[in-house]
Amino acid sequence: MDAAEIQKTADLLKALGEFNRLSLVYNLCRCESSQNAMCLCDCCSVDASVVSRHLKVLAERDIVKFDKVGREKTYRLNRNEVAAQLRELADLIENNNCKRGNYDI
Amino acid sequence: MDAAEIQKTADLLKALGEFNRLSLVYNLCRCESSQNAMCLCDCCSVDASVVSRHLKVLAERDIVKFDKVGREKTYRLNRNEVAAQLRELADLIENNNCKRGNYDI
DNA sequence: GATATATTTGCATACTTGTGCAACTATGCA
DNA sequence: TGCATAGTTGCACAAGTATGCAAATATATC
Repeated sequence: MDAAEIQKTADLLKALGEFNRLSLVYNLCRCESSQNAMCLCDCCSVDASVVSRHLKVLAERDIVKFDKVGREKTYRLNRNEVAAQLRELADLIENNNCKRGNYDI
Repeated sequence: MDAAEIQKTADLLKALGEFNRLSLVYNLCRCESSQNAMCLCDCCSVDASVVSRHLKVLAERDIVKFDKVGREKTYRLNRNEVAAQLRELADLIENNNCKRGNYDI
């Protein structure tokens, strides 16, 4: 586990670890279809510009993906990848990997 | 999923989402036995006071547990709980829970 | 072209956070 | 009692971050 990998994981966790951003993620979680930013504004009581910036952070970390449709941007959770990364971390933490030797830490 | 629960999860992720704290976690991950703070200092090149503060944050979020033995404090990962919380989040993110109805969001 | 809606960006601001250093407490040992 | 080691805390500081507002951009509609 080199510094770059640690930093990458930390960046993911940091992006998820802010109240309004996590609220957006939970909100997208409940949506089967993509949602535009205006719709997502409803879930957290902050300015639209703030939501825009939070969504940008989430997109930079590949936590959400988006399509541009006309003047709207519709966002959706990158469910599988985010879940996979969280599970990978959970596995690493739960097991004593020195003994099992499944991971190159 | 009320605000307090979102905040609690965000706090966990934020605590893990800092480079030196995550380094400490990975370091403890590799250790079968508890480690004292001085030993943990070696894994990140910061002052001992900084490590002390990071360990305090991790302990406050129940990410690590510790015992006080003489003048030493020995830390160990709260493996099962942390892993369980990460997996819970992964499950929530991966599944469309509105349709499955297994979680009260 | 004019106007409305969606989103982004610049700016200012308040707040938080990571850090090092020095001083401190607490415990162990001679 | 005196000294060494482990860990914490106060302080100062730099850097980062979340936020709101106003202005700008982009696109749709009339």
